[in-house]
Amino acid sequence: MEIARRSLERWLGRSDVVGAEAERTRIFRGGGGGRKGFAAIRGKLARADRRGKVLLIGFDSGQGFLSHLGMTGKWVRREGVAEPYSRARLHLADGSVVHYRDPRLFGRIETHPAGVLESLPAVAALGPDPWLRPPTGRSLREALGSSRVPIKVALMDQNRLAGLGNIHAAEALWRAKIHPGRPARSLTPAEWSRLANAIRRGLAYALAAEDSEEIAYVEEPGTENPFRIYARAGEPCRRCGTRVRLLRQAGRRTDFCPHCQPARRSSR
DNA sequence: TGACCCCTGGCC
DNA sequence: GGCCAGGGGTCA
Repeated sequence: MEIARRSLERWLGRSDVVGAEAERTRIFRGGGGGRKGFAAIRGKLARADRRGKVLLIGFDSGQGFLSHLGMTGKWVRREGVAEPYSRARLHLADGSVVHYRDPRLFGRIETHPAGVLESLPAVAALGPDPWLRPPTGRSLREALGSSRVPIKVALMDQNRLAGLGNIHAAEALWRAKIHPGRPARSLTPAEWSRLANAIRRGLAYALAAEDSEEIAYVEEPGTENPFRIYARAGEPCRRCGTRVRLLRQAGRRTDFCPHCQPARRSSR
């Protein structure tokens, strides 16, 4: 999402929006001005912000929109209007077209005045963003530590901590050597501290490694799995060589190393 | 908390 | 043809 935010900031920042279109799809479900509101967008970029997985985009016209990418959403810049699964388009003064592309239609766009975006309930309810405010062991425990739910599930609860998804939650737990099924409130101060570190390092690593023009999703042709643990079940752990195992938590896969991330705290 | 739903595509 | 997939919402 941060890569998507930077892309939009770069593209819209150097060329104004002179026209817009939106297909009639469920992307525009939810509140606000809907697809008609989106199609009316014009002007110079005034803000390109992000809270967790939600992008907040505003223009000097006072118009704005919120964008959530779901699982397969993507903002891309093209020279023309031909783009598979393009659901919405911003036409820029330089002749290029910024498309919102989303095959599965799990993403969402809502149009609202630029100034009210963060007061929308869906945005206001979000927990702290670990990229904007790097977590410490203490802050993380304050955000998640009262919960009995498995730490992996707690990490993905956007109202507790906003921005980590399935991949980065699994990556952080592997880096921190914490079993994903541990109840959040059973973590020790040392573990909270390791986890905070792991989140900070994981995000920095992902952004440094993948800051390109577009988001690259794992399954795209020609891309190797760039993650340390995610989707590596059955392979040897990259740290200890133990066979990576697979759990299912809250309907999501969790890859973990049973040796590095033991279910019970070691007594050592 | 788990089951199911929303969608389409890729892989076996 | 069946199963799986980054997200989130709803229901019992």
